[in-house]
Amino acid sequence: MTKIASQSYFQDVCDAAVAALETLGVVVTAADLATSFEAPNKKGFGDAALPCFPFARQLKMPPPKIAEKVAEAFHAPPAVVKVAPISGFLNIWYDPGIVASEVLPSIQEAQHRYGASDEGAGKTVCMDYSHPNIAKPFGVGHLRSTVIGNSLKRTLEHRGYSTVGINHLGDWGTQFGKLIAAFREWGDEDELLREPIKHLYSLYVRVHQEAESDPSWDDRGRQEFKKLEDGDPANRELWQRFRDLSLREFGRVYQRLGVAFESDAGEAFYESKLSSLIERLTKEGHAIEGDDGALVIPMPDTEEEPPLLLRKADGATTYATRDLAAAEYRFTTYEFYRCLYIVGSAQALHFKQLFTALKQIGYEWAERMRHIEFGWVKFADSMMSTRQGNIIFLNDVLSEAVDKTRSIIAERNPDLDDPENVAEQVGVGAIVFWMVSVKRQKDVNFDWDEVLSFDGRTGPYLQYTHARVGSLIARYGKQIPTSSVDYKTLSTEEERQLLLQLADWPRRLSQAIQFYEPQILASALLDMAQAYNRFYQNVRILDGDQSAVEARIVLADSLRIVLNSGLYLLGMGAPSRM
RNA sequence: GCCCCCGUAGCUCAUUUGGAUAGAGCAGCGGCCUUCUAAGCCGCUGGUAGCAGGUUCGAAUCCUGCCGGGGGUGCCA
Repeated sequence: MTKIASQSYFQDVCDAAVAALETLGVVVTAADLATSFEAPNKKGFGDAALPCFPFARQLKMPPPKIAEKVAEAFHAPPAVVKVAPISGFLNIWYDPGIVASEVLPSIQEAQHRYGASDEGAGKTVCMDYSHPNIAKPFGVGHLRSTVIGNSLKRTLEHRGYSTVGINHLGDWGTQFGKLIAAFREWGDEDELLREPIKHLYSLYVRVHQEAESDPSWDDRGRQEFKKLEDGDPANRELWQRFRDLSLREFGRVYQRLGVAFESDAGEAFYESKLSSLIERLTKEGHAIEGDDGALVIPMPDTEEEPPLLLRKADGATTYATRDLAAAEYRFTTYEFYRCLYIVGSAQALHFKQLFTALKQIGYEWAERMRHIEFGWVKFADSMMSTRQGNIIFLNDVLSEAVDKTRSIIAERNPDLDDPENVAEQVGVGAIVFWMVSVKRQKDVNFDWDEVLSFDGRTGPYLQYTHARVGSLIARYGKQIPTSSVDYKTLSTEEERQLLLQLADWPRRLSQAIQFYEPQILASALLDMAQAYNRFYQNVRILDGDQSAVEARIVLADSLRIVLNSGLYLLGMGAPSRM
């Protein structure tokens, strides 16, 4: 079922269709029809269409006949210029002037809040995303969670929700014991301060290599981690430094991406809560001990879901335990309306178990949890590897994109003001858009040629379109007219298409939230940018008589407003020149 | 073995939660800058939607089976 934007001209159309159907003896409500109308997918079929197939059975009449009858009985409201029955559909053409006179002033008035609402007022959404591991590189894999989470966060806020961005850092675990031991053995203070993550990661890689031939490293690692857990001041301090330095470096990436968190409570944060949690669950009978000494929460359907492992046979807890503790903590702290986990599909079963366990414990809020899963970021075998392990450092990727942008600017727009800032926004924007423009369930292949492509349906295309409108409006040089604009002058096909794209934006926002899918916004913005570029190419916006120029400039400026706000919602910059 | 996800043009992806003749971009070929930024616009070429059934007035979309790819399957997260 397809919905069309709920503008008032559309309400009129629904009412008229209800009346027309009534003359045939069909009783429906305008609300029913509102969800039945579709946007025709083909040129020449108008701007909206009502499928008449569902009425065929009741009327005992072939759908094309019904469409014909409805068209005859249809009293067209002012916004409709033409109605025609086509192969079982009732097709409707709008008067662009009337649509424009409703849509464009509402954009001009709302500015960047066009499409916003207060539907989320009073509702808090917790969002667990990004969650890199301390002392390890921030890779391209983490980028997907970060970028999707950031975009959803901004979109939810646009719709009135309060959001709590939580960076659930991987800052605990036995690997820190090894890392501490490795740092004591080979660590270099200067190196640590200069390139903390590269240094720590090389130690991490080295100690694992050493451990393969010399198992004593495993024991040393265990001992150091035990000391860390027991609060040994020296180990504690070292761990804290690793964490602080890593976070500081992540911060630089986050800054480039425009990402900010309300909380960076990671795994370590929940450690102190685990023993009481386990004790309570055992006492209440939710957790039971298995034959081999492990403590689990059994699942109702063992075939479907294996039990959730709370404590291993060796007494150590698991990430499931920490996630359970984190869920409890988040609910008591934030009383969330939704708690979103933006985590890869590989962990789908884990979250299914987690949510089931919460329900079994008796938390009615378990149903407010959602796993927002996404596919893998894969790499073509060449190119991808850096010397240490198979990881691309995100900062290097971003810098590569910025370098390319810088050289394009030098070539095409050498007089541009502040080229460095523009290169940063466009380069980073290209990467962000590349990630967010594919439906999140799908795997993506990291391919330099594709990621660094700036032509066609790409981030730079959107930004370039935005910059060009901005430049056009600057050339216009006057205030955007806000009253007594004659929208009747908007009559070309290009103008109509752009107008309908703009009118559809609020609906696309709703869908993006409904499906937790930023790609919907990316796709909508590309469509409207393309509609604008055709308009720009084929219609001289600033030439001609004053009333026509005014209407066109309001149309162009409205596109600029929506594009600007849409780029923000995707997590991209919108330079005014490029 | 069992469970989940994916399979659409040479490549990368859409297809608005079942609608009309499945659309874009890239790549290829051909056009458009003395006029608002050519990171743009226009045209051409390109399809048995993995395969086979089923449900429906109507299926890329829902169901079943098979093929192919990926992931998961109590002690890594």
